[in-house]
Amino acid sequence: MVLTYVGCQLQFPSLLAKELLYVCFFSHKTMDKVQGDLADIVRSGAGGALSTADDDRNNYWQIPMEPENFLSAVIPAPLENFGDPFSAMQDPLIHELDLATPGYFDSSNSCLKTSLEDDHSSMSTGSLLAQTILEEEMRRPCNIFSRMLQISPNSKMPISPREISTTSSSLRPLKVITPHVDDMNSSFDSAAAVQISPRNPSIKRRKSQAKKVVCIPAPAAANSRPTGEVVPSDLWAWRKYGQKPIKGSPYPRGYYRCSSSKGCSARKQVERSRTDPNMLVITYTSEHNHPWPTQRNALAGSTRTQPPKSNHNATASKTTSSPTSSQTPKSTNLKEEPKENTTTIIGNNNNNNNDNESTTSASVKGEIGEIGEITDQKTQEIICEGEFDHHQQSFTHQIYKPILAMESSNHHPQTDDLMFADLGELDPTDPLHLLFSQGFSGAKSEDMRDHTQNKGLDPFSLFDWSPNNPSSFGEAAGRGL
DNA sequence: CGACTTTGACCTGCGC
DNA sequence: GCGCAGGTCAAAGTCG
Repeated sequence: MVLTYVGCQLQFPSLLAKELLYVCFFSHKTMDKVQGDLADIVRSGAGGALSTADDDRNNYWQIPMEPENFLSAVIPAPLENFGDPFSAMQDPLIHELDLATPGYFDSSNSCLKTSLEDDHSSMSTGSLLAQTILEEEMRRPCNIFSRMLQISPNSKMPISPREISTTSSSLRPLKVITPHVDDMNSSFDSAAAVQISPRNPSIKRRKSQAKKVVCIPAPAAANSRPTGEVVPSDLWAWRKYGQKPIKGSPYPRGYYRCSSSKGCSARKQVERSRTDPNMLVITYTSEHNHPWPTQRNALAGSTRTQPPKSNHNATASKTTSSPTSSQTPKSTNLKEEPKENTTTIIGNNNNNNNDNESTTSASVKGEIGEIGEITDQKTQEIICEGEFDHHQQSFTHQIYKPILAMESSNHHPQTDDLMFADLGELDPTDPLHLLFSQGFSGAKSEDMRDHTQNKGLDPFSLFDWSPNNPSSFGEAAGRGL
């Protein structure tokens, strides 16, 4: 399972952000113990900026440039909010981290840094990088680190190394990699806008248009359309406007634009990795000029979430007979997104750095009633209790409790609750869900059991995304809708 | 009816 | 200037 996370820009809900956080810590500290899942651990960077060998943990980070340069290359300022629906939002779950023991994460001597430097000298560069990334992240308005620090006034990492190890065992770490430029020339042609790789001098930026590349594991077949296409989800509504076969790649590239708001220039391209068809490469271009999609907008286009019935066979056959598909036998596997719309988060026009508030309010106006209704039902917090059922991939008990207070002054319970409520709308086969599910399913250690039993609440295991769990949060949220 | 996908045609940037 | 390849447009069809 692979998740590429370029430039430390989160593209996923905060739950994932926390998993990613775990990856960051866990992978550096305990890699030796978990070569299986964690062998695929975190790698990050921009195309060509970093390269790694899967089986060479000492090359965990290979940095052909100084970290600061790396960061400036990887995370140019204009990119900061690319496609990141969370860029202006705080992590609604982050407060839960405060439940844990403080004192490990210190802004001046971060866990990430120290744990790395304590270990291998060969990691020192990576440590620097990690630290730099960390610092960079902390400057960002909404990210796993800044959010944590926002929540933790003392800038303390609330999780001890042991806890990290323990808790991490309950979460299957995500693999965060940087695809090689060689991997997807055209894909990282886009990335080249961020960092033109010297390894591929032929690649030139087509336009001086900043782009951002994110790789995610391709959703499993369960998330595929009848045509075999996979449908990764994120929090925006996307409408496909084109598809092109890409030279040198057996997989076509899909072109999507944001349909959450008219006039939004945000676009993304989705294609499969040439070398790892299980990976999807998503290239984001331009920024959203609107807040989080409204529920209705978000649902726009989601009407086909359900597998089409009879007629879709016609579509499938049509597709398979198309030139594109003839070129790429299973190229339709690439078809991705449009259905992710159901993953939308409802913004409440709060701190979403909207530059077009009028548009926003206009689009939200029609949602007021709906939002109000949703708010009532979704201002609640899910807690999973009991033993983790590895078969059901769920907790034996789940309870909901109202969220009475949020700690951060910047915290917007309504928004966040809505956000998480809407996360419940995630397609059970959503890649995020898959990530979580796999994380859960991978949680077979006693630690996990202890964690869930003793604490009753694992902030990182709150959600059962299992589609076959009738009491899952997703369904609960769905009922709220 | 509105929003979606599909897909051929067209546009544009880039290398030669 | 030409050709290639990537990116976008828009008509046609699908779907609920």
